[in-house]
Parts: sequence; structure tokens; C-alpha cells
Amino acid sequence: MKRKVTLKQIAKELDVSISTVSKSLRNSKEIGEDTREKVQAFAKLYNYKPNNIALSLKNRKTRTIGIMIPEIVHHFFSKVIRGIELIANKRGYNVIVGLSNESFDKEVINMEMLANGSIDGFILSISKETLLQQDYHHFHETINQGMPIVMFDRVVNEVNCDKVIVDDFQGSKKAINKLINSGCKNIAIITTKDYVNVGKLRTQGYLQALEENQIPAKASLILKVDDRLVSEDHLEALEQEIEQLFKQNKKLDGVFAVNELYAITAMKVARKFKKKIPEDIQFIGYTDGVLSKHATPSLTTISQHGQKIGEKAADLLIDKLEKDSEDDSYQTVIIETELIERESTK
Amino acid sequence: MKRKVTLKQIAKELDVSISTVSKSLRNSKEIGEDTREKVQAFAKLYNYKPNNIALSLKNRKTRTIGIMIPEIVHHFFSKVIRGIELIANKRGYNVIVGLSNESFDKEVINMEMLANGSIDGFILSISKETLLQQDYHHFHETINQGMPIVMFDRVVNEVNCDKVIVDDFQGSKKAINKLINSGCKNIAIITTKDYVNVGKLRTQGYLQALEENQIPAKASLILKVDDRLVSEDHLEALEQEIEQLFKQNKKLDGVFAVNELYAITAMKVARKFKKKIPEDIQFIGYTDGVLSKHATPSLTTISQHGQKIGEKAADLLIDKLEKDSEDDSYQTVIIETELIERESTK
DNA sequence: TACTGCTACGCAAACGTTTTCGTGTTGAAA
DNA sequence: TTTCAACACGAAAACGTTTGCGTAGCAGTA
Repeated sequence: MKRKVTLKQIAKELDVSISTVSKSLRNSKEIGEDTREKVQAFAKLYNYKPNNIALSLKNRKTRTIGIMIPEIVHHFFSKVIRGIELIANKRGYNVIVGLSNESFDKEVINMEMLANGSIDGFILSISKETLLQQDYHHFHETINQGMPIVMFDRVVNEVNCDKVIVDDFQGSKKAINKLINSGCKNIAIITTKDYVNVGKLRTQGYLQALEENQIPAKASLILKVDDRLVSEDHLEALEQEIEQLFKQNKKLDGVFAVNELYAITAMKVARKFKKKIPEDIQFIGYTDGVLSKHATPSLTTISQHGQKIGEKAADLLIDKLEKDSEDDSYQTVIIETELIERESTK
Repeated sequence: MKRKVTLKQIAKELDVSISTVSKSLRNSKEIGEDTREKVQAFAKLYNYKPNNIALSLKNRKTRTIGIMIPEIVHHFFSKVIRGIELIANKRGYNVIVGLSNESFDKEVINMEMLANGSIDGFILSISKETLLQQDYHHFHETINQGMPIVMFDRVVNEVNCDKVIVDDFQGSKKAINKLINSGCKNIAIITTKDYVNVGKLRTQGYLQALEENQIPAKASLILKVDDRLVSEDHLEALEQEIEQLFKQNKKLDGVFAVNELYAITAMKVARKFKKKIPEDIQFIGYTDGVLSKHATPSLTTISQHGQKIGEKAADLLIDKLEKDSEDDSYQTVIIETELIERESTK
């Protein structure tokens, strides 16, 4: 086992100074041609690569981006990571991942752990618990220390930073308009409690679309599910809530769900009620994932373009990192949604 | 914006030496009680946290684990990451993620990038291209530099390191035995080309199970799909190949597929052929993912326990990192598979 | 007084780089 | 012969830590 070779070792071996070696490798013309070549040959032979940690310490830059997300076993988030990694690598950065697991404490601890020199900036999506407690001091402190943050998807007005979001409002409207144009008269929405901002916006889009089409909204058509039911262990509870929705609205002919799982589960309930999809009732989900594509019937969805979100977030962050001027202007980029039509709608 | 405070700044402010500050914070009894308290109070006030990079350089340890996987938008791999992250965090390590995207070159480049001081050890699963080319020099070099590697799932005998694998052979047998016990007489396997080791093992398990039950294997019942068809863009091609399988074997009554997607697609084809599941034909998949759980009918699968694999791999790596003795013994841990019965089998 | 032994602190090296500045050696011009 | 620029290289500081060792000051003892 041979340890990694350092400048010092090369210097000693070739009987020159460390500076000479360093300059030779960086092709400084301060060094004579023969010395330079000799050093370079030796370095290549021993496969010399500069030590990243030493460089980081010297330059006070790590060329590493920290990601903090609530959950990684999730189609949307992993797509975002893929986007971030793609851009980061292309621009010479590495990516370090922290999981908050939807917990406020883990979010705080993980951020502190990474903020002490390990990374140059953050890309993150806020955990549900943090949204609930509305405690954003850790973001403010991080930003205050001069470490830029880019938030995506679950963002919050109280924090001043670059943001990449999906136009949930418009996306939702797009879905409802599609249902209306396909002949639906009684459209329900299955959404989450309001503290998750994206759920709130999607509900608002639903209401607005109805209004614009002179369709009166009915409270019984709005089902706000407790978030904890999204956890895969409480599927039966979720199913029962949706069954209630069907029973209360016999003429239901369209369903818009704010995530895949709700939509798939709703389709299952519809099948139980002997309704034909899409003839009797149509479905649209949100977040284009693997479930939508491979369900039977396949599910029409609003795609969020997770990868694009990641790419944009990474570009925003790296731009800020590499701009020397410290401007305090922040932008919010909106990634357009897209309606992907499949078999669950006419 | 206030930059992070350093020992030097505290020292200057309190008019003591840097060493005094450092020792005070580490509660060295070399330092007098009053000085110690003064320094600690000041440090707390300014929220001093030691700089990780400086520590890494000094200790020649980063307390960071590098993960290199072929793909992150993948239920199995993200579960593994979750397992790694869980253990790593618990034991005070961070996790840095590299994606090979199934490419040999990216795997090599990414590994070199991380190996230069950024991490203490690797946990990885080999890319398909690397498996195809059988070029493992980058693994050998990394290990030679004294950086431990733990491989999982897609491993290879040629590299000497700790490994965590699934008992694909037994898992596959488990599945086939289940089908046989449920009355299947003509069981097909949908698998990948042999260069992916896990596909090969699963095929062997299939053959062995048949043999043990005195059922002759038939070549027409073994469908080896080109891997590129797993990419979601070639679903029709995949579907056609499976249709061929059905046409050639009219009495087909059981299908074992080495991944979720193949299984789901096969069920779709069966439905097209008006076969009832599980009455006329039964299905078992491999890799328990979100598709299996929410398909209709839900799919019986062999679960690989991705999270456990990640946890075990992380424990193995950290154990090796923290053991000072340099023992050259490597172990291969086998994670048991589990048959999860759902609606696609009787 | 002279010595011993604490206590409480500072100095400096080390981790591996990069970079600024200084300097010894040439050869040529004055 | 002196002077000077050009060349080729080395010394040292800096990034932020930790730690072994040296030492000034002081009290106690012989």
C-alpha cells in the first residue's frame, strides 16, 4: 500500500524545494524548462493529485454543495438531486447530501454540521416540521455567515434567498381546466392540510379554475387529508377518507389529487365503486412519478420537472458562489409545469 | 454579515495565545480555571465551531463517506442511501454522493475526484458499463492508496474488499418455489443479459428450483431482455418481447421477473391476453418498490431490504476506518431476502 | 540562599497547498 | 572591472487546528 504522494515527497526525492515543485506543476515560467519537465514526469509517474482538503483550507472554498432534503426515497427529490449533481459536476463541484427526515432538529443539526467549512452553499427543501413550527433561525444564521442558500419546492417568504419553485397555482388550474374541457361537472380535489404551502397553492388554483368556469365550489368536494396518511403505513385510513368522499358525492366525475399516491388510491376506490375510468370518472395527479406512468390505467399528471428544478437551483447557487461582487439581490425562478395526458382522462 | 469566528480572533480579542484558547475549549486542565471559563463564555457568545476543513487536514480524516451509485432515481438505490446516511450520521459521519450514471468514465472521474482527500472511504455499486468492460483498475488503485471500499449489490470477485450482497440465488429460488407450491406448472423468467451478475444469479436460482422440483427447464421460458430496455423510453419494445413470450408458451401460468418494471409490464401483457391474475397466471417480481405495492393487482415480490444493505455497508466501512490495526481480512455479508405476498399470487 | 516542583501559559511544528518576495548566479553592457 | 538585468530557484507566510514541550513566576523546603 502506497500512500498518496505529496509535494513535499516529490521535492525531497528530486532535491528541489516544495515551491519549485508546485510551480513546475502549474507550468509557471518562473521555473527552468528542464526542471519543469523533470518534475512533471516524476509527478505523472507517481500519479500525483493535489489534496483537496489542503486546497479547500487555503482557498477557503470547498467546491462542494450541500443538499438538505426531507426524504430521499422519493421520486421527486431524487430527480432534483440528479439535476443538481449533473450541473454541479459539470461545473466542477461535488455534492454532499443531508436528510432531515422531515424533522426540525435533524435539519438544524445537519446544517450546522455542514456549515462549518464543509461546503460553500446550500440547496434545500424545508422539512414539514420546520414549516409547522415556523422557526427559520437556522436559515438566517447560515445566510448571515455568508453562506448562500437556494431553496426549492418547499420555500418560505420569511427567508431571503434565491428560490426555485413550481407554479403550483397555474399547474393546478391547468389540471382542472383539462377536466372541465373533458366534460367533468363535479370535480373533487384531494389535498393536504394548508401548512404545506404547495398544497395550499394547489387548492387555490383549483378554486380559481372553477370560478373562471362559473362552477360553484362545494366544500364536500374538497378533501384535506392529514399528511401523516401519506406515509405508506396508513393506506387504509386514506382509502376510507376517499370512500367517504365518493359516498358524499354520487355524481363525482373528476378527481384532482395533489400527489401520485392520493390519485392512485382514489382510482382504486373508484374501481371498488364500479366506476369506469375514464368513461365515468377521470383522474389527474400531481408530480409525475413512476407510479403514474405504470399504473393501470396510466395516470394523467401535472409534471413538475424535478430534474430541471435541480439544475436551475444548482446554476443559481454556483453563479452566486462564483460572482465576486456581493450583491444582495435574490431571484425566484418558476419552473413551468406540464400536463402529461395518459389514460385516466378522456 | 459576520464571518465565522476562528481561534485566532478569539485569542486576539482576549489577549491570550491561540493554544490557550484551543486548550480551554477542549477543557484541558493545563489551563487555569478562570481563563478557561472566560474563553468558553466568549466562544459560546460568538458561536464558535471548529472549522471542519482544518480539522480534516490536521487529522488526515474527513469523517465523510463517499457513495458512488449508477443511478439515484431508483427506489432500491435511494433506500440504500437512506440506510447509509442513517448509520453514518449516527456515528458522526457525512455522506457525499457521486453518480456514475452507469458510465465507466464518470465512475472513474468521480472516484478520482473524491479520492484526493475529500473522503475517508467508499461505498459503491458498480456501473453496468464497468461490469461489461471488466476494467477494475480504479478500484484497485483506490484500495492501494489505503482507502477502504465496501461494495454492495453489484459486486465483483476480482476486487478484494468488504461486500454486502443480497442472496439473489436463494431469493430467486424462494420465488419459484412459491409459484410451484401455488400450482404453477409452466413458469417463465424475465431476466437480463448475463453480464449483470445479479441477473445471472437469479437465473441460476430459477433453474435450480425447477430442477429440485423435477420440472424440466425450457429455453423458450427464459427471456433475457436487453438492459437498455429497462430505460423507460423503450417500454413498447419490452412489451413486444414479452408478448412473444406469451405467444410461444400458451400454457404459461407463472412469471418471475428480476425487477419491478418487467413484472408490471408482464402483468399488463397478461391482461391484454385476457388472462386473470392470479387465477390463470401468477406473478412475482424482484426488488420491493413503490410500483409493486401500488400496482393493481399488487405484486408479490422478493424484497431486498435496501435500507438494511445500506446500514450494514456503512457499519462495515466505519468499523474498518476506526480500527487502527490494518487487517487485510474482508468479509462478505449476505442480507436475507424476504417474500412479500400480495395479490398477484394465490 | 539555593533548589525543587507546581501552575499556567506561550511557542512552534505539523497537516498540504499556493504565492509573494528575496537572493544567488549568470552573462552582457558600460 | 564594475554594474545591472534576467533567470532560476528557495524561504516563508497563510489557511485553522491540535499538541508536545519549554519556561516564567511563584511557593515551599532544606
